[in-house]
Parts: sequence; structure tokens; C-alpha cells
Amino acid sequence: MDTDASSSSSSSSSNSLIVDNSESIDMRVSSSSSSTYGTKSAKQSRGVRVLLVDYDTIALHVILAMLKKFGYEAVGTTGGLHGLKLLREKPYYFDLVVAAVQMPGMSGLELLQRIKLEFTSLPVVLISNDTDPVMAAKGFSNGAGHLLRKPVTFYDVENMWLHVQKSKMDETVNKNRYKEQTGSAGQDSLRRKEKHRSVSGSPSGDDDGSKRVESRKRKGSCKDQSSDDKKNRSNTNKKRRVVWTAQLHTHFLNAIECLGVDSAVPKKILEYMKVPGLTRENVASHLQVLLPTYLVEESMTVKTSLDIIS
DNA sequence: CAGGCAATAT
DNA sequence: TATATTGCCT
Repeated sequence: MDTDASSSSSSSSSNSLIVDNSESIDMRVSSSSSSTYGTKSAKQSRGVRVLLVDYDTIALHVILAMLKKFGYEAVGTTGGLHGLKLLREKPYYFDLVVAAVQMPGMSGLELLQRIKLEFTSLPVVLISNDTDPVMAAKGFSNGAGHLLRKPVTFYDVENMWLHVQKSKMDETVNKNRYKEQTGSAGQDSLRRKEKHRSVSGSPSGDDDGSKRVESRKRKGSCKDQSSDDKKNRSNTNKKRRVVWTAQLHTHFLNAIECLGVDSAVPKKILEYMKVPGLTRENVASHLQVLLPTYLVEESMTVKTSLDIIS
């Protein structure tokens, strides 16, 4: 797994270094008292997936190490473009992007802008060498969630997950209306196109901006802090139909791949995906529809290998 | 209660 | 058609 990401054959080879801890997903099933982690209070940072982009390899490694120390799942690269590529390859995967401002080629600001275009609600934290207020203003006006100054401290890293939470807040809860009619026969219905936020994302380059107004559903990480976000769904809010876009589906497949076909049950897949609003039933339904296809593909693979053997 | 699965509904 | 829901069994 994950090998797909490293298959980047960019022109300049010196520019794409990936350091990833394929620690796989924490499989704590929470069935029993998980004493696996000596920590008494589960760190909020644990499991948060961070993409770090910094051309400065020293800083890259240092910050990566710090991230891992605090329990993040971190992937690092030295190239902004490569960072974008990683984001596209693993849609919905990352919870947070941390990027250096000063970089040759694509600067952190540029990267920030492109991320905001493509992955609208993915939080971005910038790291800068100086404290140029103009730059800071630019960063914030472009959607940066925070601006850190080098050198990045343990404190900074420890609290990075907060930015994920913060961006979560903004997205509020999905307020989609869905037709609710209690079994009455009047079903002709005038269903209007819901163009509000739905669970979907748009593939990298297919939207011209006016086509559809969609926003991405991202985030989710630690599961205990849903204290008050669960409340506000008492409005005119009915169930929302999940739209299995290519990206969401890819993420779904990634989840199965990472978990392994055998342990890919709805619950675990859901935990892996961390897509807010997505329910176990959604995953189960999707799984039921897609399993046949998936198995067929696999059997083909098996067949091929058998063929090779014989 | 969670899963897998098939039928049925929207 | 795509996704959801329900029922039935394990």
C-alpha cells in the first residue's frame, strides 16, 4: 500500500522525498480496555493526518519527528507540487496541511491558494522564516488557519490538531433538506436540485467554477469531542443522501486496502475514512453494492498470478 | 448489537 | 440508477 504515492517520477528527483510512517491505521477496536496506550487521556493529536511540505529537509525531518512524537500520522515532502499530488491521490486522507512559506518553485502561499481552490475545507498552517506582517496578512486572507514562525516548537506541534478542530467548526453541520413525507401517497414531488453542500468533492481539474457549487466534506479525527456538534441537527434537517463521488469512492477503496479485505467491515472502514456525516449504514450500503465488483477484480488478479505460476 | 445479504423502497 | 432501509439470519 502507499506505494502509489512514491511512484512519482518527477523531472527533478531531488525534489520529492516522502517520509511516511506506514504505521497503518490504529486498529484499536476499543472492544476492551485498550491499555495499549499508556496515556491516560487520549491525545487529541493521535491519528490526525498531517501533510508537511517544506523544502528545507532538515526542518522537514525535525518537524516530522515532532509530529510523530505527538501521535500524528505525518507524511512529508519537499515539493509543493508533490504535496498537491499526494493530496489528490489520497482524497479525504489528510486532516491538515503544514507548509513552509519560503520554498523554491511553488511557495507555501501558492500552495495554500491551490489547496483552498481544490480542497476548500482542508485546513492549512503556514510556517515562515520571518514575521513579515504583509506576508502574514496574505496568508490569512488566503485561508491559512495559522502562521507559525521558525523554528517550530514542540508546543506548536502539540497543538496543531486544534486547527483541524477550528476548521471543523466553520463547516457547521450540514443542513440539507430532504423531502420528508410520511408515507402519504402524494409523491409526485417537485424536487429541486440540491446544490447545497453535499458529500462530494470534485476531481482535480474538472470544474470551471460555475459548474457546481460543492464543498468538500472533510475532517474528523478524534472521536470524543463531538460533544456539541451532534446536537444541532434538530432543524429542518433530514437525512442526507451520500453522493459517492470518485474521490469519496477512492478514499473508500483506500480504506479497504489499508485495513485489508478481511477486516474491512463497515465500522472499521468508517473509522478509517473519518468523513463527517457518513454513517455506518452508508458504508455498509456502499460496501454491499461494491463488494461483488471488488471481488471480481481480485479474482482476476489471482487468476493472473495462477496463470503465471502454471 | 454488528455483519452479511437479499428484497424492497425512495 | 444510485443509495437507503428493512428483515432475516448468523
